[in-house]
Amino acid sequence: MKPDRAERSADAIRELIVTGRLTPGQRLSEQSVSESLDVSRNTLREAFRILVHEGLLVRRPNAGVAVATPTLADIVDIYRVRRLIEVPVLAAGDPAHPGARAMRDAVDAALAARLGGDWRDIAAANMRFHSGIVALAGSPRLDRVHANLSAELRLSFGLLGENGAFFDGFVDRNAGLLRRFLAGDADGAAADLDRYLEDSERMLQAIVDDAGAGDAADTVSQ
Amino acid sequence: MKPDRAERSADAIRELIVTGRLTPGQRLSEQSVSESLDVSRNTLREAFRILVHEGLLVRRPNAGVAVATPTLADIVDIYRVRRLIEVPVLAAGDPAHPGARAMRDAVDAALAARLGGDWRDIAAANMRFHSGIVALAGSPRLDRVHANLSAELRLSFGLLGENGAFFDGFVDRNAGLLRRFLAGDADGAAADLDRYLEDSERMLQAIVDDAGAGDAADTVSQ
DNA sequence: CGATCCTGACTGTTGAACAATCCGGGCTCC
DNA sequence: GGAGCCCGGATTGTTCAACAGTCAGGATCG
Repeated sequence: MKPDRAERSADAIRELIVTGRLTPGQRLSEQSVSESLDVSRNTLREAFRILVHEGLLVRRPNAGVAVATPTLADIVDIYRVRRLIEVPVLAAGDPAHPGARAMRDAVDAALAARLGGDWRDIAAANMRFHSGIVALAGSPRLDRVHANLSAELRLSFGLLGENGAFFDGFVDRNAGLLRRFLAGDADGAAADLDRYLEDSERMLQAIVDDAGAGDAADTVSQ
Repeated sequence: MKPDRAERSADAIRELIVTGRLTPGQRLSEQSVSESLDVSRNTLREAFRILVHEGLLVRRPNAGVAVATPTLADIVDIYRVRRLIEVPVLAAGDPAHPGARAMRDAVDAALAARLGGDWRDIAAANMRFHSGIVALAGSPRLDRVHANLSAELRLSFGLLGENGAFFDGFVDRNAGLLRRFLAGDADGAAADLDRYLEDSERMLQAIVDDAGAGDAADTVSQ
């Protein structure tokens, strides 16, 4: 109910990162961040440890930490792992599991958000949809891994700028996929999901490809 | 080449945990550990953060950290994730990938270790074998996740005591699986692996089951 | 104009301090 | 004698101040 200060600081910074208020490559000074979060430098360093371990921050020896800048290879990797996890989980999923409920709610939220017009809301709902898929497995470790991948991916989305219209087309696919799954055709839904992730990856690659042309930044891994 | 002190401390403690010199449930005092590792308390706390994040330590509010005590549910979960990852990776693996070389080396080491007689060596070689499988995917994230699972699993092995003979039977299965994979029958090898993991899980469950009877300890997850 | 040196800022790490909290032991009271 | 209470010591959570090492960038000098 009341996590320690380091963890709360990590949560706060993570939120800043995935919402794009901290941009990839940006350096985080221990002094200024600790002041703005009102924690001591030591405590903040514990928070940094967590985020570095999650891959959202990179540590550069004697130069502190900076927001990770995902490369194309990272995005490909994230999607590969997501497919590896989500597809078989969905195929073996039970429509009666609470995760299915989460998927349903997420689809509704996405449909509502599309009317609202803010693509960030759509993206968030989309993420919840996929979290719901993973939840079907009922595995705490899988949930953790997937949550981490989501965070990294949302960080990548920061590179999208206003290309967010990106998501609109996927809302309906989510809805169709869900309908199929709830109807008992888990394998068909899983096949849909496989194509879905393939397409998503291709589109993201294309966008990042020409957005970051000539930007041979550091990798986010390690 | 020269990680910072917190990370090195984390490595040292992790080693103590997975080699069983620190037993599940054991509490780690900040003062004594910091003295024995010759680092300051603040630095040690950063190391603790890492290990808590990895699930090897649990933090209890105002009572510091203790070595996690995996429950049956944890072991089941670990194996479920391992199967989910390793089986499809092996099925899609390329025998020419460096990971295959690692698998080969691991099998050789396991065979040698069986002659040596120390089951810990066998266990270590076995782990390397499975790391090799995951390496076939060429995914840094998957490697990290799997390394983490391995560490948690080795922690569980601590509960095995001298039941380590456990592994002997699997050495030959590894060898057979590898032969099949190298011969080009990736699907057959993957099927072998699937059964292998199923059997391993069952055996581990049985052992932990009657070893820890009446020990309703905390879960390792969160 | 270029190389060098210097200075300032920041990180990495430590030690000390202090409130808050928990645990065990002794004490009281029944 | 046993149950419950209280207190003191030990430990955690957190902060602050200090200092060496290192890096970046500007000032200086040739």
